[in-house]
Amino acid sequence: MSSSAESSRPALTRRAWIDEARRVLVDKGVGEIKIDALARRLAVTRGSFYWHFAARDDLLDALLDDWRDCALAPFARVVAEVRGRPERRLLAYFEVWLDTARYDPDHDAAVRDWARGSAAVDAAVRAVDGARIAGLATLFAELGCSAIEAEVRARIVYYHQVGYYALRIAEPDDLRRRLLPTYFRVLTGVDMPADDDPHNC
Amino acid sequence: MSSSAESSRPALTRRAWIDEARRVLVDKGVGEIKIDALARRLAVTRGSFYWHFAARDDLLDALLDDWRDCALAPFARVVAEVRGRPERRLLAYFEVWLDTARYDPDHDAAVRDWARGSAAVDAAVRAVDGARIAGLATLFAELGCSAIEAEVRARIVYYHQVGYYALRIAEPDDLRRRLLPTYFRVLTGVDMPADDDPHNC
DNA sequence: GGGCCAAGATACACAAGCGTATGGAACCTC
DNA sequence: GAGGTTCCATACGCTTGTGTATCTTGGCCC
Repeated sequence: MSSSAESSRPALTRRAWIDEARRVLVDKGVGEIKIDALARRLAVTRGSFYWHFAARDDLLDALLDDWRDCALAPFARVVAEVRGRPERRLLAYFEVWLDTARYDPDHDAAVRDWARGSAAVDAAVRAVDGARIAGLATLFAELGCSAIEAEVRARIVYYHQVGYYALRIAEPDDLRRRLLPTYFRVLTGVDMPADDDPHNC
Repeated sequence: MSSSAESSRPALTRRAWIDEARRVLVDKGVGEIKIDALARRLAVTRGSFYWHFAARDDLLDALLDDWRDCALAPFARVVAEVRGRPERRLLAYFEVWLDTARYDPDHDAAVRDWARGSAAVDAAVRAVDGARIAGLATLFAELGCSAIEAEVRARIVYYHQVGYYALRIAEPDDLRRRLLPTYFRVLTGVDMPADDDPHNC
């Protein structure tokens, strides 16, 4: 009698379970990802879950892959695709962190928490951190920094960023944008490029 | 027949349970604090636990108070007690983070994770962060910074520090100490005071 | 040396989650 | 329209962790 009259709703996909699990991961932590609860939220029973996944760990693996993509792609795109002077490319990198469509700090934080209890997740997090720092170092090198200084500055910027989100500061978005020029100057040692920069694509 | 021949070991204290729980908190997270496991580690049964504590939450409350003390006291002492030029007082503040006897980054990190699932813990963490940043801002103000700049520099230093530990970088201690002068200069804008500074107490 | 109490042992009830085995409805396919 | 496939429901057993209720024991106090 599951739905005698309803026009039998569309079948759930594996993807739908992953998306729902990610929501729980982000706002309650990996420990709260429970199959029963997910099933209730999706209005099905656990029978469905075990159709799409072999076990809970199977879902968690998929969740980690999902994060890896979200976490790397936007930054890699900036380095690979944004043209212009080094200052502008660097600014574009900074702006990913301000863009909720490309970067979800809570997603990062949740996975970072998760990593404390799983070697595999920890390895993934370190790999992502390393890749992002390397991207920053590339941009600092373009700016004329020595290899060492580019590395140090990349780390300072990155640690600062991670710390900022780790504290879950609740600053309004426009305040952050107003402070950006100051942060940019202090953290990079050069002035922030103007918005009407001719090299802006 | 708990210990027919052994010279009946000393009775457990409430404190012993808290200390053991903190160890688990630090290296496995709050979710792994389980009464059974703690009892095994202390070589008693759960009966003992419920003698010293009303319930699991009672232990967790004690654990949070314990952290608050560890987290605030060393920094407050620097601001209140270290004498000398502002640069030296600031350096003393920095050095707390390098001193494993006064600061345990994993303890901080574990509580920060815990805060994601508990409003009370979250409030405590924010209070501690605020107090530490305020301490830094005081020192920057002594250095001659305007109120605004002192606040911004305090935040940059603090976020950077939190980020550093959030990433759980595995740098050898002597490397960190060698990099300290550079970090100090970049983050504060002034040179690090020499070790043989006459105002050193 | 009987009474008392602190400190812990033992045993039980109970709930939450996981995984598995099996049943069943809708849909396609020929 | 019989049979297979897909997707989900239902029912069960198992483990882990909590809390409670009821013994037991060693030490202290006169």
